[in-house]
Amino acid sequence: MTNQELKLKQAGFKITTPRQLILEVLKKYKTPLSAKQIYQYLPQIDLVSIYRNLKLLTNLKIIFQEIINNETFYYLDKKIHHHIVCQRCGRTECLPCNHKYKIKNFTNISHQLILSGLCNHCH
Amino acid sequence: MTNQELKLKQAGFKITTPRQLILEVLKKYKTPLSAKQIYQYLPQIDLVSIYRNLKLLTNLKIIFQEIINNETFYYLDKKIHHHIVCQRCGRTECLPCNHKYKIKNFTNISHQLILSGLCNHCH
DNA sequence: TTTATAATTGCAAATCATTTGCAATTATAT
DNA sequence: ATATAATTGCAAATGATTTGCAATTATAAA
Repeated sequence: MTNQELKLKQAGFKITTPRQLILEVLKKYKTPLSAKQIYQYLPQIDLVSIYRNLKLLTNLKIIFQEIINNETFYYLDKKIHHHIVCQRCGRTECLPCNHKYKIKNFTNISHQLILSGLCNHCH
Repeated sequence: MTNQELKLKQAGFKITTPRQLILEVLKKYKTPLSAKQIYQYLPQIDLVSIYRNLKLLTNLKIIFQEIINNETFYYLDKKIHHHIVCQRCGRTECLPCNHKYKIKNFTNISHQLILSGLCNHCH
């Protein structure tokens, strides 16, 4: 049983084929993927189930999400990383700390920092 | 003629009632507002026109936008500022530099930095 | 190792933010 | 004043995501 499957089980959820496949895809492609993208790799699984499972896995902190240009992307390994997005075509590049030079491919740069957490009320 | 109206005119666009009212609302409320929120203040104006004008004004850099939780908010004064969003209820607080202490109301904090600009291809 | 049951799935339809097409209206240059 | 292109409002489309519900399936207990 994988580490992720263990977490699922410990939280009292079933280890189902869709869940296993979604995790495998995220593991294989290593990059943040949208529900639609995962669906393209797994057309056997209903898109709705993909959405539901991505939400569950996110709640359990088995996977993590980031929202870019009104679409949510999911990834397995939580490491803080940043992006630069083209305002016109939406092209996105990851900016791992050791690739900062990539910012030279862009002009007209602005930025937005979103911190998220749980407010007192929800905690 | 206001500063914003001047920019519109200089860019060759008409100064229309919807545009004036949208700018007035953004000026009055000072905080980033979504199209829907602006529509609540201006029910006389079609929501579609609000969307179209917000896009135009953004393109002309008369107003600026930021995307939080899959919804776009617009504001008049470009000053870089940051937010913290509750992962559960979506409650959002602005974090102007002089109010950093507000972060104490949140736990479980993670962050995401989005830089945007124009890539070489689109420039 | 069956079986009961609650969790999960797939499908259809709903929802929410945003966009598009088009005919009617309006701001502006002449 | 008026011609004309830009803009509006309305209806309908789109794209991401969610919800309801009946059918299926993983799992724990017999």
